[in-house]
Amino acid sequence: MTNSGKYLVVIAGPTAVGKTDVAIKLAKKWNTEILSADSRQFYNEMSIGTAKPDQQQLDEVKHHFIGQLSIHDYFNVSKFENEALKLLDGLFELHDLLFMVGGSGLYIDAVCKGIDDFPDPAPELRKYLKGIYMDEGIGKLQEMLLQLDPEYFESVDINNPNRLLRALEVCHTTGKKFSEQRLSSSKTRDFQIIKIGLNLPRPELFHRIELRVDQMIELGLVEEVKRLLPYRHLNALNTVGYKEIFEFLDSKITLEQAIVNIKTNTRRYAKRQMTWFNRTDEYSWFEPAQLNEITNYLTMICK
RNA sequence: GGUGUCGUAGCUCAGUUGGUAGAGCAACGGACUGAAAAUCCGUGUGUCACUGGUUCAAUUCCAGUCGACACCA
Repeated sequence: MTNSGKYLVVIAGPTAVGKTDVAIKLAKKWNTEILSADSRQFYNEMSIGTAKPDQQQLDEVKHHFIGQLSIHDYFNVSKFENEALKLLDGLFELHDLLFMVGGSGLYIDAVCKGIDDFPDPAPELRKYLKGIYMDEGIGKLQEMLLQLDPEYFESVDINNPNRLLRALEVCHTTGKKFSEQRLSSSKTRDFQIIKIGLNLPRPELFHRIELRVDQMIELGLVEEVKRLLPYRHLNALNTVGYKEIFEFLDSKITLEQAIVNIKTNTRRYAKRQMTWFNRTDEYSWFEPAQLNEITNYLTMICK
C-alpha cells in the first residue's frame, strides 16, 4: 500500500496566532480531518490553559490527539511519531489530504522526518539519574557523561540537565554511546508533506496573547488549575499558564502578578517556537487572515 | 510659599573621592532527537531630568529651572 498521492498539510506557528480557526476552515473546505501536534492539548485534564478547540469546533471537524491522554500517562515524541503514522495510514484510506496543526516543533518534525529509535528508558533509571542530579548537582552528570560518551560531551549543551540526563539514560539502557546511536537521519514518508506557517507582526501576536490569557482567566483557568493542584509535580503540568497559577495558589504571588507572568512566559514561548520554525525554509508563511491565499496555494500544489 | 530628599537602561535600583556607567527583572538573539508550553546558551539597548557655571575633563562639584516625594507653614 502506498500513499504517494496523499498529502499531509502541516499548519504550524506560534501560540495564539490563530492556527485552530484556520485549520478548521481549511479542513471543512477539504472535507477532511485534523491531527493535533500540540504537546499539551493531548491531555484530557488540561483544557482552558492549553486553549484547546472547544466542543463546537470539535463538532465541526473531527480532531485527533486532543485530550486522548491523561496527565498521569507517560507520553513522548517517539510514541507520538508512531501513533500519528499509524493513524495517518488509516485516515489516508478515507482522505487524500489531512491537516496536522500545532505548535510543538519537535513533534511535527518527528512525524515529518522521524527520529532515531531508542528503547524506552526504565522509569527507575530515570528516577535514579534525577536523584543523582538533585543530590550531587550538574557537575556529577557532566562527569558521568564524560566517561560514558566523551564525543557527546563535546557537543552537548553542557549546562542543560535535561540533555545530560537523557544521554546518560540512553547510554545506560543500551550499553552503547548515545552519540553512536544518534544518527539524526531523516526518514522519508510515503505521503507528500506541505508545510504552512502562520504568523503575525509581533505586536499583533503579543496583543492576541494578552487577550487570550485574559479570556482564559474569565473562562475559569484558576478553577481548572486548582483541581490539578494535587498533581502539580507531573510533567504535563510544568506548563505556561499552570505553573504561574500554582504560585498564586501557594500565595507566593498575587493573581494579577500570575496573569502578568503567564503573558510574559507565553510571549517567550512564542519566540522560541519561531526560532524553531525559522531554522528551516520548508515553511510557506501566511497571516491567518489570508485564507484565500492559503487555499489557492494548497490547490495549486495538490493538483 | 519654606525646608529637605530624590531624578541614572523599559522597570526596580547600584555607582562614579571629577576621566561619558552596571546589577536583577523585562527585552532581543540563538540552541534543540523520548520532559519540548520543557530545558539551556548568548547580548546592555543610556542625552546619568533640563539649562548654565567651575574645570584640560561634569553623570559626579556649584547655581538656576522643571518634576516626584516628605515635612513645616
